[in-house]
Amino acid sequence: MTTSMDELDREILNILRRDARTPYTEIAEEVGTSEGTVRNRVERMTEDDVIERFTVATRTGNVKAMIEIGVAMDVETTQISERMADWTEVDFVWQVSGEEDVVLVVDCADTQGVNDLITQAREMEEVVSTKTRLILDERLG
Amino acid sequence: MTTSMDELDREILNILRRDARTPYTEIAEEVGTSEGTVRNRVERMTEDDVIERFTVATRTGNVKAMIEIGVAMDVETTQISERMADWTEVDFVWQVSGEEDVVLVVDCADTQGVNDLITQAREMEEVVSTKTRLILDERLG
DNA sequence: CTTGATGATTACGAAATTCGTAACGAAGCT
DNA sequence: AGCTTCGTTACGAATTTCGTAATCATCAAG
Repeated sequence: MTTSMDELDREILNILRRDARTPYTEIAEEVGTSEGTVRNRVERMTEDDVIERFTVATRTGNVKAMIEIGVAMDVETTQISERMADWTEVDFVWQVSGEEDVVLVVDCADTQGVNDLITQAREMEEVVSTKTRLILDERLG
Repeated sequence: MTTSMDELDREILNILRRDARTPYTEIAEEVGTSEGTVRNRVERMTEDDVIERFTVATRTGNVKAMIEIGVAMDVETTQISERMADWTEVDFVWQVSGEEDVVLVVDCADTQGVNDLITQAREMEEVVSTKTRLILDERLG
């Protein structure tokens, strides 16, 4: 069950992280193998959930932010997370260790949009605290 | 200059966020338009940086974490960010407002890997503090 | 009301990519 | 050697993307 990725997998993944639309043929050429092999590897990694999904990184608005949320002791954070993941403008919902329990990563049209989300979170009775950080700059690994 | 996204753009984007490999033809059918229109819209959104890039969400390791990093007052955080973005296992580097200045989102093979990154950060003389949160669960908006 | 202009949408053949599948090749084991 | 397994390669078929020209809608001006 221990799916060991080799160097080839890692190379393919790095290319896809940069541009997930790179054709298999082009990746193959770049890493020195055939289209079929790249296809097999990508399919296997997808199967193994090394690749969770193909997606787009967006900046629909001008303001990204992290909203750290503390919830009451006795609350099931999973349910809260699910509900928040349905909110528009929310990119990620993380359950985390540390002081707060849930972190939202959001992408809003403006600061007002961020504020609305914070308000929306605060209005949930399970939520006991929020702390917001604006994301001033983002770069990808 | 005011790039106003309409409802159609938003619908297309939502489909792509779920699965960026959905063919234009399929998206078109789903939102009730033609392949060409979807293509135009996606091209325009890419051009306008509403879509920053096509990418893959990965979980190469077992442990994801946020590492919050405080740097010395007089330091240029941009340079630090650039250097950290080059570290393997780092997905995002954010410059943020709030107590700490930089947040790393990382995806490591194990907790040891997370620890190594923290150590690596602490060894930079500009870094004055770190605080780590493990990401116990992630869901996408 | 007609005319023109602008911008988006549709249509459609050509090029490129993905896909299914069978053949091939390299270990590892009996 | 013979057999099995797993990954790689090969190649034609199906699908998707792409380039481009025609069509349509909106709006302002004459």
